[in-house]
Amino acid sequence: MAADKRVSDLLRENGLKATKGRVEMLGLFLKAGRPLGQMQIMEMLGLKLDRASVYRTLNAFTEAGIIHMAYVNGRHRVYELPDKCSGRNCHPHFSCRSCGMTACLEGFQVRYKGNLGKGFVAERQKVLIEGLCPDCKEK
Amino acid sequence: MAADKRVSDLLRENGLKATKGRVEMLGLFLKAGRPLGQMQIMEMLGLKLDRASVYRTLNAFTEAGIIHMAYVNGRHRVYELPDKCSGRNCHPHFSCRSCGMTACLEGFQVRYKGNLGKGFVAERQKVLIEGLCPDCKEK
DNA sequence: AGCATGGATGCGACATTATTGCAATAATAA
DNA sequence: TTATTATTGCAATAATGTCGCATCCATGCT
Repeated sequence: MAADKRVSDLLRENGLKATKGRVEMLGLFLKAGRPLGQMQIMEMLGLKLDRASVYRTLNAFTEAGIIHMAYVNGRHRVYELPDKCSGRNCHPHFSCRSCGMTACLEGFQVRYKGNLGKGFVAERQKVLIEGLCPDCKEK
Repeated sequence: MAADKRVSDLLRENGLKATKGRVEMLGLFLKAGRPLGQMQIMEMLGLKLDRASVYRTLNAFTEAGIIHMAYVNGRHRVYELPDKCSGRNCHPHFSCRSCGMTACLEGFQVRYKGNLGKGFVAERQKVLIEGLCPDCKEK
């Protein structure tokens, strides 16, 4: 598959060996276009990869900067491609406090005003807006 | 102790029985003036309460709205009084990506612009700014 | 292409955080 | 004071994530 070749190159450019599992996982992120957690990844891949490998790959991708942890939903860490985030300006997410459904909020701008304090360096911001989704609002 | 009486009343006003453990825990939050996690609470109370009770109490307080979960630090959930948050305008936190140190950012304003979308209701926002603290910046 | 090598994988064991069931206990209302 | 009912403590269990180690395989070299 030609797409796999591009994914492999992307991995190597970031100093990572292009193993089968990694190519599949990165392919998932590229196709999905939405945040993914370990469980979802395993299910989407048909449980072909070991749990430990998925975790290790997520960590490797994160260290390499290929993905980043978007937010924590309950006990689940959810990752995504950083392509919609420019450095310290990550796009926010919405989370329903009732059903746990989460979504990216694009076209949403967050600005903050104030000083962090002497010596602090801000690298990025994570914004999570909590509330009710349309379904849960009904009840 | 007179302070305990006030704390007990605060609990009953929120529909919670004023048990010894709850009074002590809520007292901690009121005195601390900073975010607390389960482990810190146990240590501050000298391990007098059972782990399960601390977790159940944190959940009860959260449901009652007496406290809320400020952020997740690694695997630790950290709670705080919502007194510095007015509804949908919670104060942000800073977290050092190197040493894990976290702090409340008061005197910091966050504004966001955009529409959530049809039917969504925003109840509050959580903002976490990640970066380096002065100590870790040195290295 | 074949081979060497070091990183990646799979597996099981372990660590950590959080929740649950149940009997005993304590806080509230009468 | 007593009855009622929620809460606690304890142990067991769940859920998420990490680690060690033997094996495997992607890569670079010849």
